[in-house]
Amino acid sequence: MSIRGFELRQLRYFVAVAEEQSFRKASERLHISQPPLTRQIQAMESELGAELFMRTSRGVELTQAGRILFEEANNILMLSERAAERAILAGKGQLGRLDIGIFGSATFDTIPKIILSFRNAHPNVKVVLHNMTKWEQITALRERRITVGFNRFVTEEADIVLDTVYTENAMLALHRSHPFSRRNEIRFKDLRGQPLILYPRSSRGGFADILMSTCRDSGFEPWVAHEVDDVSTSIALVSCGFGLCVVPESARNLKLPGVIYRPLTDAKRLNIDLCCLYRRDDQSPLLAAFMDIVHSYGR
Amino acid sequence: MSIRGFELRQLRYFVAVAEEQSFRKASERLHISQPPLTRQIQAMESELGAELFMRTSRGVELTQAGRILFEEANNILMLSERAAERAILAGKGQLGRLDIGIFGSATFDTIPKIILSFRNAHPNVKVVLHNMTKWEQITALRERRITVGFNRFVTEEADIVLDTVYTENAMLALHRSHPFSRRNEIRFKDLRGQPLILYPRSSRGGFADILMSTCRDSGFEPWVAHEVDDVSTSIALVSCGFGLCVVPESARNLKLPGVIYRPLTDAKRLNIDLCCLYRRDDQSPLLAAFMDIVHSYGR
DNA sequence: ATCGGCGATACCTTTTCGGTATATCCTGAA
DNA sequence: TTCAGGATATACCGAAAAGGTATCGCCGAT
Repeated sequence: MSIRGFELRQLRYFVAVAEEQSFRKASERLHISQPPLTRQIQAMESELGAELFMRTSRGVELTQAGRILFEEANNILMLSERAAERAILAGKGQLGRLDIGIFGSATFDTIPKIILSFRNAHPNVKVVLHNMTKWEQITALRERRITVGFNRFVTEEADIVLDTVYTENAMLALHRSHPFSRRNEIRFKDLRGQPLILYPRSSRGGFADILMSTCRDSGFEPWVAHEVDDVSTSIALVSCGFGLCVVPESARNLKLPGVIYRPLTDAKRLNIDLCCLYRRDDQSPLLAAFMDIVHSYGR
Repeated sequence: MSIRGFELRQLRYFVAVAEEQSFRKASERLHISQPPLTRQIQAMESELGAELFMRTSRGVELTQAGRILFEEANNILMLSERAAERAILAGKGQLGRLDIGIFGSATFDTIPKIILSFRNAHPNVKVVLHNMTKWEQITALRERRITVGFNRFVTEEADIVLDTVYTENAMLALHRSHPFSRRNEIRFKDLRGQPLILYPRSSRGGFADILMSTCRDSGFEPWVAHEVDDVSTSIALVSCGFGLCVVPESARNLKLPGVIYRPLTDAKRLNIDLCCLYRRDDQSPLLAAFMDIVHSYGR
């Protein structure tokens, strides 16, 4: 007469009795003795207010109520097994959802490769990409909206781990008609007096600032022809002949009309690092699995 | 490290903690104290080999594994409630499947009405009709292939209950061109010397035998023009002018060209009873519910 | 009539579950 | 730094539930 419902053990017992059509055989299958089985079934019947089995001289047979419950019980037991299996998988980082913050200029080469590799290794994990700026990523990490972010030139934060994934060389994007296109070797100081396109415009401490201070370290003030928001736009401007643009190597995948790429031979001090960002206290197995993949990429 | 899976109680506890995001609040909602909750969740976690909650200073938060289990658990709990409800319904005869054996000549009036009425009262019961002869019905009842049968002139069987549902008058089916069609009153003995169509041909002790012995009781030997299997065929023969046919009243619903029906005014001794047949030991609530409907029909 | 197989019951043992008290950890404030 | 407050975890105990053994009662087959 209690209000609480069944227990799965009772459903397991019930299914065993229904399938064996015998309390005794079912008790052997369940490795218990027969009386507890009788008692559990009786408890279920009194809770339902209906008989589940017709006791005959040769064993038992399902009633209508029993037949209905039998269908439901099989389904429920199957689902409960699946639930445990899926939870275990999720605990190993092989199932679930991974929200990743990405940004412009690494979207064209490294990040797709990493994500592709991760999806092959963990096909049951749903990967969701969010395009967001550096600071949006930090905020989203703190608010648990993303689990991991990709960015460059990230300032240290106490609760965020920075993990350098990949260091790229700087390259110069220029129009085919520019005189530099015929030179074998372009050095950083050659940029003096050249119209430069800088990005990103908005955030301080980003690539644009690094580039400008590197220019000054090389002994000249850069001629900033344009400032734009992202690498795609800046390459588009290069394509129209607005000037030169220093980009990470991976930007070469952006092929626009007239745009060619040349190595900057002495740009070693310009470290263009791709970093992974994640919460220092994040113990998620999905993050660990993802970082494993990422590190297997660290050249 | 045990092999056995979850219990529903654990899933209920888990869902409460996940929804309240707090062991304490969940314990209040479940009307138990907090330590048992902690222990049950720990048991689940150790069984899964994965944490389900991240314990923070302000409460708890689901891990990936927890999120997966949460979805599954809600589904399973919902299904287990439904299972109990459906079993209870089935126990009351309001859910399930009812296999009914029917036969030819009552199919046209009484049986459809009864079944319609039953389906209105028990919309969740699936009614399956099986057209079978008297003896097929008896066998099918014994083998549990049907729960109830309809028939006429059924011989007593020890394990089968006969329940007379409805008593019909006998009528005479004849062709419009027959001389009787102009008479106001046709009496049984008027059938002397008339070509009669009898059915069913196959089974002994059926309507045909009853009719013949009734003729002999009235002092004449019937002229058996034809014997056919069922009432539909016999009416078809009447329609073609092969002769006369004594039928139950409900056969009037069979309208064929040229066939008219006339009362047999002194046929009272020809009881055409429609019987329900079911197993004497059948305690099924569906049968009880069906017989309730049937009896509410017994004029 | 008797025997054997089945489920039900009585009674006892073992396990599990829930409650109380307390420990431990973390955070926020003085 | 310390302390208070609120959170979960642990230790220990009593209560409830589950399982085991022995036995009963019933029914059908021999």
